[in-house]
This record gives sequence, structure tokens and C-alpha cells, in this order.
Amino acid sequence: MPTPRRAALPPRLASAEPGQGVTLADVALAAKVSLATASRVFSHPQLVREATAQRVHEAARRLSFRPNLLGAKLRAQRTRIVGVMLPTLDNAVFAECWRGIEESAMAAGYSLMLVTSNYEPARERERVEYLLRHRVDGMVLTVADASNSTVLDQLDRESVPYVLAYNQVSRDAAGHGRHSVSVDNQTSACEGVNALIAAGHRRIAVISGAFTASDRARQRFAGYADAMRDHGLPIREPVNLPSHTASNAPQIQALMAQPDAPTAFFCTNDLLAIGVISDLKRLGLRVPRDVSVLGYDGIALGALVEPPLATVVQPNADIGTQAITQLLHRLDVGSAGADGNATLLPHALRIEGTVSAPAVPA
Amino acid sequence: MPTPRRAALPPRLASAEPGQGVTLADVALAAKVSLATASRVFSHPQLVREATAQRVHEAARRLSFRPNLLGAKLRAQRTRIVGVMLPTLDNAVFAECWRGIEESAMAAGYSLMLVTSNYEPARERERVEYLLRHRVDGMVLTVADASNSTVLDQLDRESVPYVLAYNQVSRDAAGHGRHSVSVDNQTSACEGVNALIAAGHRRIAVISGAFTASDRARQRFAGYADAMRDHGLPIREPVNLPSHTASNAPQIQALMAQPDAPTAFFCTNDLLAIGVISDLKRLGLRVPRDVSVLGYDGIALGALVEPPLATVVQPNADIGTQAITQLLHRLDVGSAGADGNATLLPHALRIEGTVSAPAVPA
DNA sequence: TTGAAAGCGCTAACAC
DNA sequence: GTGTTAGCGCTTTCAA
Repeated sequence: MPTPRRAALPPRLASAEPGQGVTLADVALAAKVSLATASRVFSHPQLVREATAQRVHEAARRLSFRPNLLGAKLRAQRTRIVGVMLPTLDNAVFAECWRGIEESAMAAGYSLMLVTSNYEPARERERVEYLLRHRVDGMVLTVADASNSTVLDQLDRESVPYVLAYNQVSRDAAGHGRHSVSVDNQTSACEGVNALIAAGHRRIAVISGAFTASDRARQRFAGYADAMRDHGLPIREPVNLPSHTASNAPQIQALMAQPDAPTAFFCTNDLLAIGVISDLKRLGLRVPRDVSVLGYDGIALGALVEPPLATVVQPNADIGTQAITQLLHRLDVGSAGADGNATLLPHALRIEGTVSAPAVPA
Repeated sequence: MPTPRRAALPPRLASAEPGQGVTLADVALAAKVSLATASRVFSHPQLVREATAQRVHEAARRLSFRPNLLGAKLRAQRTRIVGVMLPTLDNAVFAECWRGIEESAMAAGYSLMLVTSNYEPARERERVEYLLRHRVDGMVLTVADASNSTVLDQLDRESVPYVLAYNQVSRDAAGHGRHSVSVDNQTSACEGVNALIAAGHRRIAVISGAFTASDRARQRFAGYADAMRDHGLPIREPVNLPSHTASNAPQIQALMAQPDAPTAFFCTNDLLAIGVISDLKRLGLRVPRDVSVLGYDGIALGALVEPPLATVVQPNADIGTQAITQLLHRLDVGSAGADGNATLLPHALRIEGTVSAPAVPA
């Protein structure tokens, strides 16, 4: 029979589970110190004498004391919880990013609360409100469109610290104070398309996710346009595909049936690229022999398929790590007033596998 | 200048942000009701007169009141937070599962806290302790090995409600009271391999993740063994690959160089299968013409590649949905004593694409 | 270095 | 229906 704690505790379930119901007060009592001292042992060890701390630790161990973070958070008016909002985990880009975030946050003693927005602004608002109710100290998020986002406006208004991941805020936005961590979408996309051009392609089409759902897609298309313009090549209208997972053979087929069918595709993300490659294969076309395909993202999976996916690589885990690190730094140091800075992480080009010279040099 | 709230609030930062610092007491004051009534308006609306409720809502709106969940949770001794521990999000299986979990939990008014264990028992223990400190009401988790898991033992000991996802607890474990939601790994794997055999294959090899890191892998191998034994075919030692992402061409090559090289591979997960297919292609082998490959998981990506990945499909989002639903039901109804029940969800076979008859009928 | 005491924001008896 | 009151578990002045 477990030692009965406390004389009588009517509304509390008399649990036999260790840790359950054992409070800091119990520990203090057992260690014959005050509640305050017991608390200090855990939050400000340097303020308490070594011997005393030992006694408290010992008592805590004996009672299987497990701190109730709720009490601490409520009182401290700081939750040490960071809210994370990502569009979806179904795209490996964000799953990889999460890994970076989780690792760094845990190491820094912060907790996380993850929500996904599914690229929908309405859901973004709902989820952000949810995070706010949990009194997260700050947020790391990727929004559909950073340049026109009601959630970001709200966060700014309420001065909730946050760092954007993947969304690249324009440098000249003049003091909106938005922090972001991303690659340079436009420049990197431009370089990718340049590589396509260097390989001999002149008829290059863009397959993209919905522009409204992703400012990245827009920026990457702009990079494509830059490259084409720089080389005096015709800029084609992008093909906006709604979803990653559906087969879009019809659209691709229509494109390939035209007399000036593209010899290369630039897809604004890797998942799209993988789908396009399959669609091309189903049309009897070989990649890269008949058509080249360039993706964007650098998800691990791309290196796993054969031929490996040519792509513009962004450091996904790093983006997460950097974003959370910057946020935690701001939270800890409290440089809330610091002006927004857009961190640009280096990207890389992986031009191989699904990209080669066009069959018939244009 | 914003209307100053409260006479003086020394330690509190006089913030101009809406919602920040506005408490239920402020709302009660503004609505000229007691704190208790204000609280009831939100938690037990049926206990308060309509007109009063209106006044409170109005005041809340005017003051931009945002409930502080921390206070509620601390007092209520129920957090309405569920901890979720998954091995990794890098495998789409779990990312898809998360979607199901998030959707259902949000709809039911529960919050989530996600952690990943990376298949490491040590990290499982650490992360579970972390969740426990947050006083989650229960957990949905996938552990490396459910039949030998210190975290599960701990959870049982502390009678923390939980439901396993993917881990399939043996039915005859006699009252350990473990709840789980999964497909029948062994049976489904057996069926998959049977399909391979039906297609004409007799030399079938298994490529698997580390058995120690996944009880599912072991169960699926057992299913393979069943099928082979049933047909009087030789059971081969499994090839255990450490990671999903690395190329394992050497091992595959060695296998294929043998005189009795397999004509088909059964991979215990889809990611592995995709890697194996690439490795085979790099060896100059065509899939499925020269070698067939069967995966396991049914991740969306598998249908996206060409040829589509033949696989044993499990309902990933459903596994998440069911697991969380069962847990929430237990939390709400409180049938804590109910004996563990292993829910088996239906699987499906997708035999096409990467599986065909062997080139040289054995 | 330690203790006493006052809450953080909210809910839930218990009265009226 | 509504108000009064007593905390949930913890941190943190302020004194000693």
C-alpha cells in the first residue's frame, strides 16, 4: 500500500501513480525546506546552498516528483512554448523543416505546438488564434502569402514575436519588421533555369502550384522569367496545378502536343516534379532523354529516385533550425524592437539525372 | 492612445495589444456580472440566461478577450492536450497519420503536442517524460517495439491513457490492457507475398528496416515467412538496411549476383522499396520486367511514381483518426478500466506497376 | 541563503 | 441564475 500523502484530499483522485499529484509543496515538506526554496532548486539553482539543493533533489526523487509545467507557465507569464504553423507535413519539405525545429527547440528547453494550415488563409487564422490562446511566446510559421496575410498583420498588431520560414519578405518593405528565413527564391530559381538554358534548352515551361496558395511559387516563377528574359527566350504562361498528388497527364499532354512543345519543365517544387515525370513517362516520353525536368526544394526523396531528380536545393532542416534559433534568441534577449531582417540561406543546384541536353538542340 | 486598462499594473507590461492581459475578470466587470458567471458563459452556456450571456459576449468582443487556456487547464486538472509521439515525419506514413490526428483532435476541441522519437528507445523515454510534464491527458504513440517497451510499461504503471498507432499488440497478451490501432501486419504482408507468388515468383527476398527499431518490420517478415512456408518455398534471411535514405546498391548487387538471385523483392516499407527500385535501375535492371518490387505502407507518393509502386496499403490517415478518436472517447467517457483492444483496420493490396510475372518463370 | 505571502487566470463547489 | 470563495502548482518579490 502506498504511503498516503496528505491528510485528506477530497476532490483529488487518490492515485497510486508516481509523480501524479506530487507537488513541489510535498517535496518541500519532505526536504524540510520552504516551497520557495524548493522552487529555487529547480529554477535558480545558484541561489540555493548546495547541501540544501541535494536534500530537495533527494526528496523529489524519492517522491517521483514531476514538475507541473502548467503552474510554472501560468505564474511566470511565459510559457516557453513556441507555436509552429506549417502548410502541411505531407510535403517532405516541411517535414524536414520540422526536424530542425524540434531538435533546436528541445535543446533550448522550449516546447512546441504544431498546427498545419493546409495553405488555407482561413485555417491559418483559426490555427493562429488557437496558438495564441495557448499563450505561445512566439511563432515560427509559413504562410500562404506573406505580402498579403491577415495573420501576419494580426501578429504584428499584437506584437507577437515570430519568424517566417520559407516566406521571403521583400527587403524593401521598409521596416515592417518582419523576420524571415529562406533561400532567395527568385535568384535561385533563375539560376536553375539558367542551368537548363546552359544545357541547351530554349523552350522551357513552368509547372507550378497555385500562386494564391504560395508566394514562393510566384517568386520562383519570377526567377524563371528573369532567366528567360536575360536570354531573350519566350516566357510562357505557367501551368498552375491545384494539387500535388493528382495526376495531371491531360495538361501535360496538351502541352506536349503543341508544335512548340517544351523540351524542359521547371517545376516549382519537387513533389510536382515527381508527378510530372510520371505523367511524361505515361505519355511514352523518356526523362531526361526526351524531356528534362527540374524541380525545386531538394527533398531527400529526390536523390532516392532513379534518375535522381535535378533540383534547386534548399536547406530545409536548416531553415527550421535558423528560424527557431532566431526566434528563441529574440525571446530570450528580448530584442523585440529590432527591425525585421530577412535571412537568406544558401541554396544549391543539383543538375543531373532528370536534366540533360535537349534531344533536338533548339 | 489606447484606453488604459486597470489603474496600475506594475509588473505587467502595459501592452497595447488586444487580448493581451485582458482577463475574464475584466470581461465580467465590463459586463457587470461576476467572474463565475462570465466563466460559465464560456464553459457551461446552458447554465446562464441568454440575455446575460449576450452581455458577456459583447464585453468580451469589445475588449478583445482571449481566454488563457493555461489558467483553465491548471484549475481544471485536465489539459485537454494529447501528446503524440511518432518515430519521424520524414516517412510520409507518419505525416499522413498526423493529418488524421490533427483533424480529429481539433474538431473535438483537443490540443496536440507532437514529438518524434527517431525510432530510438532512449529518446522515446525522454520525449514521453516531456509530454508528461506538460500534463497531457493521454497519448497517441508509435513505439519502436511494443512488446518490449519501457515507455509503455511506464505509461501503464502511471495509468496514463494511451492508444498505440501502427504497433499491433498481440491479441493473446492477456489483459495487458493495451489499445492499438493498426492493420494486421503479418496477415497483410502474407497476402502481399502470396500475390507475388501468384504472379509466378518463387525466389523472393525481403528488404527490411532494422528489426530492433520496428516491430512492424518483424511482423511483416513473419508474414512473408508464412506465405513462403505455405507454398513450400525457401525463406531467405532478410536484408536489414539501417536507413531509408542511403543507397544500398552494394547489398542489392551482391544479392542479384548470386546464381539464385531473387526475382522479386518484398520491402517492409515504401520508402525502402523506392530506394531499392532505384538501386536496381542503377544496376541496369528494369522494374518490373527483370525484377518485381513490392512495398508496404501505401504512401501517396507511391501512386505518383511511374511505374506506380505495388504495395500493401494501410489507411494511414485513418489509423491516426481512429487512434485519437478512441483515446478521446476514453478520456471523455472515462472507461479507463476497459481492457485493451487491438483495432485492426482493413488493408488493401495494390499489385500493379512494379510487380509483374518473373522474366524467367521459376 | 531561506521563508512568508501574494498571486498568474481560470473553474467549481457552495450559497443565495 | 448568479455571486462568493477557495484554490490548481508554481514563481517571485520582500523581509529576515
